Amino acid sequence: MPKLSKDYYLQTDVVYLAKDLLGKTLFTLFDSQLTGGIITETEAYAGITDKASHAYGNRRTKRTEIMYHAGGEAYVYLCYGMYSLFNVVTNIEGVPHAILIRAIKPVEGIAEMERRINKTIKSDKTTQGPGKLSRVLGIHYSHSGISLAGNSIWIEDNNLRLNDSQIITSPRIGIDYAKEDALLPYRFVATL
DNA sequence: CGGCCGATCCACT
DNA sequence: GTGGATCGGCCGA
Repeated sequence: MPKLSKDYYLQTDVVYLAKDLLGKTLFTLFDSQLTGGIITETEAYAGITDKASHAYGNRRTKRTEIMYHAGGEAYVYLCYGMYSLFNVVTNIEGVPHAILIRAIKPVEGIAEMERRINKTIKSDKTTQGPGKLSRVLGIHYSHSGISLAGNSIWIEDNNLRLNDSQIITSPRIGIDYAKEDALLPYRFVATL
């Protein structure tokens, strides 16, 4: 179960990577509790030319600075005052690309996940949604900037290979403010 | 410093 | 289908 290499995240085609991350497994290890799930939904955010991206127009703030780092870090931010949304930073240093992970299918540490949300996981719906998957995995916006090569949050390739027939492509969710860029086919969903 | 708002979720009708 | 929760980030003054 090899961890994805640093070079993997340095690849420059963020849309390709968003699709490629489907079927890989996202793990966290916090408080000696290992939890993980297969990535089943992603969205690509294509940097300074993408009106949906926090880095649109080359905007640099303390928060978005993480996206300008070299690929292989977590970009996690607070949304609606209560949800931590987890993104994978990609591309070389200076190019602020990121991939939002929107859903997982739990495979490891399910009891711990249930403890974190204080209810049982009855269907995959419980871990579908960017706010929900961060909660079950214990990811918090204070984790923004940590390396995916470390031992807190990482992604493994478990050699699950998907056919194109198992992948649905669509526009991204919740970004109407991005006008014409809201129509870009940058969202990928795996049907497992 | 004040005010607006969001890459969401859930309870309710 | 709809609205409320809830607060850090961002912008303009």
